[in-house]
Amino acid sequence: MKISQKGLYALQAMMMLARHHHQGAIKIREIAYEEDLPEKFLELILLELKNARMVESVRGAKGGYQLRREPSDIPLSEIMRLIDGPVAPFADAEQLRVLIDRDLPHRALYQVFLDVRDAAAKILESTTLADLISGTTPRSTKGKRAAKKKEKGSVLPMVVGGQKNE
Amino acid sequence: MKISQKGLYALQAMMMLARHHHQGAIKIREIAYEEDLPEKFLELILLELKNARMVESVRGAKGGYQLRREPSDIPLSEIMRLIDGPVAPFADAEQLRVLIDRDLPHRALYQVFLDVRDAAAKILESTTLADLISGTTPRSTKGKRAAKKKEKGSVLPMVVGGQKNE
DNA sequence: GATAAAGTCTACTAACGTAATGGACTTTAT
DNA sequence: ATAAAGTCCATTACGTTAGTAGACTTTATC
Repeated sequence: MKISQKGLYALQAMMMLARHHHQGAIKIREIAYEEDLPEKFLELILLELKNARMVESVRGAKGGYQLRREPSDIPLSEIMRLIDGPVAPFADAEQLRVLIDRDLPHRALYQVFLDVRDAAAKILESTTLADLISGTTPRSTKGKRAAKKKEKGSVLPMVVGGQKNE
Repeated sequence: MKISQKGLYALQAMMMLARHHHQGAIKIREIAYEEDLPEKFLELILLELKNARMVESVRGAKGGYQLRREPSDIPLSEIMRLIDGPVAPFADAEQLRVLIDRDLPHRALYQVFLDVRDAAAKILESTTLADLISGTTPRSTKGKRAAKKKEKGSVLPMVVGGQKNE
């Protein structure tokens, strides 16, 4: 269940639309500007989201995009599955179940994959856009480290590409 | 944390070596045959596993590979991180923590990613090769569906490639 | 010490996926 | 009519993935 750059863009765009919910159609250009996304690429993403009926578009002058449902009705899993496919480390849940039934020598391995998928799905299906735009995330207020020193405004730190270390 | 074909091969090879632990060096050809893996590709994978000191090789005639540690000391996470990188849906745990600290508008999103990674890591770090080769997986005896009809021997079912549905 | 069986290492490649970009076309408000 | 906006299709640069090929080195055995 790797999240692609495109998937991240989709999530950002949807968060932006959630923040501006009930404010009418928002132009691609505004979304791109506010979230700092490549405009032309974002266009394709919004088209996919529209075809999946998660957003609706208004064409022509004064046009733009808006959510079709309340932010609290849109789980992250839905956006991520649309853009990046199954929320699982390998195959999808049904294929994993088939493998568990049929590939006896490796069934324990596939069961682990399924357990990981279930854990991920549980989180991503229960977190909605509304959870992301309110000040704090409801699940997991754990991991709170003592207050940080204030950083200067630079939003993004260094690279994020992802080598092999963790 | 998508698992590549190569990652799956590595896990299969390690499971095979675990099954034959304390039986001396196992030839690449035997591993490839027993697990039905492409021999030349497996060779590269075993080399990586050797460089990571998870297995050791014996060169020359009567050579082969064997585990350097007990199967119960080798968590799946270690193999998967080596081949496929961080066990996280986006970036790695440390980068996610930095983003949570610094990218205020998206911190809630990155916190969700971190939660997913923690859930996956917990499972993959606590499951070892020994768990996979004993008859049953210790965690998650849940999800037990009533006894299946016996299938004929065909091990792998149809495609597994992975479209967008789940 | 010749031979054969094994691992080692480097290089290469075909196919695919990702992250875009460009441009013509359609729709709509004014 | 015009301009602003979404729509749709084609193309591309680049990197990754999943291998393959072949020469080289090491070791057991006779």
